[in-house]
Amino acid sequence: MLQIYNTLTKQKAPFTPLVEGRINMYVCGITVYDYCHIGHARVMVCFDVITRYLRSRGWDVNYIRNITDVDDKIIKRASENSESVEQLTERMIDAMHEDEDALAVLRPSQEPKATAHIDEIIALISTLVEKGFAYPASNGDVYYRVEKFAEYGKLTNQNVEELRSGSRVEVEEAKESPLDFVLWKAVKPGEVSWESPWGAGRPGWHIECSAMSKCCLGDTFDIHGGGPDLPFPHHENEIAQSEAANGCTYANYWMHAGPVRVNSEKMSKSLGNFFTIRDVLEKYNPEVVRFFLARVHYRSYIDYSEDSLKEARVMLERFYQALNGVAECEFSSEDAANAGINDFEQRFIDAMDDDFNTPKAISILFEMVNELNKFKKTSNASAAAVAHKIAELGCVLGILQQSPDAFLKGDDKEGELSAGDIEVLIQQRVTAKANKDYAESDRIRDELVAQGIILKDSREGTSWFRGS
RNA sequence: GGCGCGAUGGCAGAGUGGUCAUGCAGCGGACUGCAACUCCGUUAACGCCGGUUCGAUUCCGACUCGCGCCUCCA
Repeated sequence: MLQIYNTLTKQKAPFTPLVEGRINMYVCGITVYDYCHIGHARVMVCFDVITRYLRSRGWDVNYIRNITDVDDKIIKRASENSESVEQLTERMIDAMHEDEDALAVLRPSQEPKATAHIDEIIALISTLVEKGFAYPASNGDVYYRVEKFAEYGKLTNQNVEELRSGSRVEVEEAKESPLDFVLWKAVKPGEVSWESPWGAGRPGWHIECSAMSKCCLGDTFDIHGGGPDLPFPHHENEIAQSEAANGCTYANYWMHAGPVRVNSEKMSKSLGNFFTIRDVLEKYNPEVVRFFLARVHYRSYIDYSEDSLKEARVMLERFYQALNGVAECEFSSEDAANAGINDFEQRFIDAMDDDFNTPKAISILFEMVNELNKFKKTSNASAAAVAHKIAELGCVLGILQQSPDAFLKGDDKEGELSAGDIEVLIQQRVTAKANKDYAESDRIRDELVAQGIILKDSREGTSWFRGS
């Protein structure tokens, strides 16, 4: 039984879909004015794992993740770069897709862009104005009338009185109340704009998600997800807009990924302490980065550091060392059953059904590794069966899909010994060993270790891998 | 100030009202020329104070400390 923690109710609850077997999920995506950072990567990987798992269990998942391609920051950056808004956003969308591909993040079912849904946005604002939940102001903007929506604050337990007294928002003269937020921004000179009943302008941030989710998934859908800083105000405002306009529940389950920290501080644009995905991929294997993100529960914070990336690397090495050298071997379902596969798989499913408990699921994979290592000495069929299942369950997490050799040996990089160089040195060492010249053979091994190359002697000969 | 979250062995990180998390590191063995890989065995933890209970790391309350949101941010 799938259980999901719901931010709205602050507890885990059994998941019940609106339509049997189908899951409609909307996740807030990226504002494309810069390269994605590792915090974005966390949200991408988190909902990718969730989608992969749900699909592996037979759910028909319709996963929508929007792209915000017009807003203040985009306009500012494009102007700084002396390029058009479209040029900037197209570049950043391409870069985002490259980053995702590297991290083995599957594309969402749809990636709607705000600028492609201006009509729907205007229609939604019109409805809100008609129903009295929004008003055009003297400055040309259209605002949402927060105090008109009785349930405002229900996602994050805010009460309007407290919000008003603690308000840090700059007071805009044209607003009826400082809590009101903008739905439509009047155009300023030189900015991109669209015509509307309230004059030329562009959508505010929150309204695009209400409009696009309605367009792609309808008035009510199953799961709404996003990053750790979105519950307030963004998701609170989405609820206010959509529920006021549509007159029904917006999303049944709210899921939020935890933050990425650097030196115990949140990684964020405003603090400037962020690492882009492409920066990190310069130094680490993409699978290591993905595993670093997937190995902690999705709601917990995660600390970014050299050590934690290295630890992820070491853990993956254990998986690939085990998968390495498993004899290609036919195995029957009986072999698999005897190897205990069914029990492991069920425990993996139980872990993932419990609010996507990836750390627990991974611990079960490690138990399987231990069995595999033992079977490698005793039974080819059992070993093959376990190895096959480890890879299959790994695929659900988006890991362990490379050949062990490819992961362990890595690609030849500039400044590092090539595979060819290494083979030559190994041959020299084999000769030295044959002559019992251990001083020489150890010298060669030390030389390789200094380059990060670890040797492994076995009955079949010497193999090597790039250590961490 | 308002609303939330967290505190687990040397580190990372799950979980549970009373017998194993898991990975790394450590220790003792096996294997090895010596290592590495692997295997066998093993050490070691539940912030503080009360309460409930036969029994609490796990439930309840207070406290201390840390963190997030309340301003654009995943």
